[in-house]
Amino acid sequence: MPTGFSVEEMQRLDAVVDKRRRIKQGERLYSSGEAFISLYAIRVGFFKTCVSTEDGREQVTGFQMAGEIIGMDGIVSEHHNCNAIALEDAEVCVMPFSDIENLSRELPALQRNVHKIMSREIVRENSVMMLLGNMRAEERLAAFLLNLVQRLHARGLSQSELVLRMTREEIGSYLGLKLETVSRAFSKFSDDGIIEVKQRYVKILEPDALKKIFNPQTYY
Amino acid sequence: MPTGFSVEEMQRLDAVVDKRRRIKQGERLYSSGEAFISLYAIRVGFFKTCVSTEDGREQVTGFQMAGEIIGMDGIVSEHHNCNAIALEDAEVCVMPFSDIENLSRELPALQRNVHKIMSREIVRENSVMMLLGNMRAEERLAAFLLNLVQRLHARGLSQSELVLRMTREEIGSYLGLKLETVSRAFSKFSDDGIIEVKQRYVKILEPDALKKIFNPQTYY
DNA sequence: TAGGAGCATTGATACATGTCAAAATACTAC
DNA sequence: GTAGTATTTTGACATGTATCAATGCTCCTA
Repeated sequence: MPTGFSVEEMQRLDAVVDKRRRIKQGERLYSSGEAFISLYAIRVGFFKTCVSTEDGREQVTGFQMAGEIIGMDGIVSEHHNCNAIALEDAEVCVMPFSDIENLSRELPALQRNVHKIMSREIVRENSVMMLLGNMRAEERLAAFLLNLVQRLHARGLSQSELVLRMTREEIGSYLGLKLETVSRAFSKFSDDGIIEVKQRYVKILEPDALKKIFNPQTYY
Repeated sequence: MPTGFSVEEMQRLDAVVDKRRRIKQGERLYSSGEAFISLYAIRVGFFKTCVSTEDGREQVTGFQMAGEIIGMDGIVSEHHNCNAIALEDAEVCVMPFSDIENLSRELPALQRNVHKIMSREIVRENSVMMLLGNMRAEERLAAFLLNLVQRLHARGLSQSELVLRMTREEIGSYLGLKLETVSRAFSKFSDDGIIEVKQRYVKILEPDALKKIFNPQTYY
């Protein structure tokens, strides 16, 4: 959240993010088709969002962690367009969107922030489209791992070690790959000494090698 | 644009969309890295937006037609994150984003509209991710054609005939396919009597067959 | 401590799409 | 009109990922 608010403004902001909700691992924060009321700020925990076709195919559209905002898919039609599922026990701030809209009319910094959050999501999805449309399995996984550690590092965690909150299948769904392909790519990186993998635990030994896989050009 | 504005409000809205800009076929409305100032409402013409990697791979992230708004990728970082290129001679309304923000603080209907437009883009990109991650070549092309005619039809054009504004390569880039694969899928549909194709001209003979390809489940 | 469920790894093979190449067609400019 | 260029189509073949199947590893529960 941006700074530069007065005490009174901060109090009004606090009122918007007043309500909390806990979601257990595996449960849904919201489901596709459900009426859209609020955005959610993740306080603790880890989520995936996914859409599915009528014939049962599922696409993970994102993984979200503490400090990120989800639910913006619901604004356009007043109904959510995807499912948000907790990958570990989680807690969110419930932020009624009408309150956000009301308050952001009076607080330009909040208004700007809302716009930026939505724009950031559009830009993120653009890069996922690049991944899915142009990159090969190992490039996708390298990009995925680099993105994850970068976000974790921004939250004060290690920039070389992480514990995945999602299964190989969920990673595969996000990256447009089958779980076996994801597993093989992990093994390949491990064989090449780029990472150390033990189930969900991953340690990045050679970040530069990962970056090189993700974007070979940079290193020529 | 939503209705329900007073005469005075309409005048203020008109002032925001006052400035016009013409872009010739092949030219850029904006480029990646360029400072973000305005959103653009397409008045006439057809655009593609695309991102590219440092090693020269390009991903078309969308095709936009008259009545649609582009440029929202630039809000988050104050710089555009993709290129917008005219696929035919075009004209846009230049809408300075600071004006939009100022006015939308006073006009809740405008504010809501801005939010919906951005949310719609997020939802659209979700479906593209589904296409790219889960569907096969013919399903992708079927979805693409159905989406195009649906949008054209909403603008008063035919729901069965269209002239493509983009090359096979651009369609392929959007759909995560090579141009030859796109061409073969067109030929297949044509052989099956589902569409009639002659270069850029496409006539949909069996819309239900297309829908069935896009989503087999619905028809079982 | 044993049994079971879920998840991950690995191997063999199949298949969809990519790649390379050539020809056909349409468009542009002189 | 004609030459030249861009685009599209089609074929033959290569390849990356999916599929199918078996095994192994963890964690949970009783």
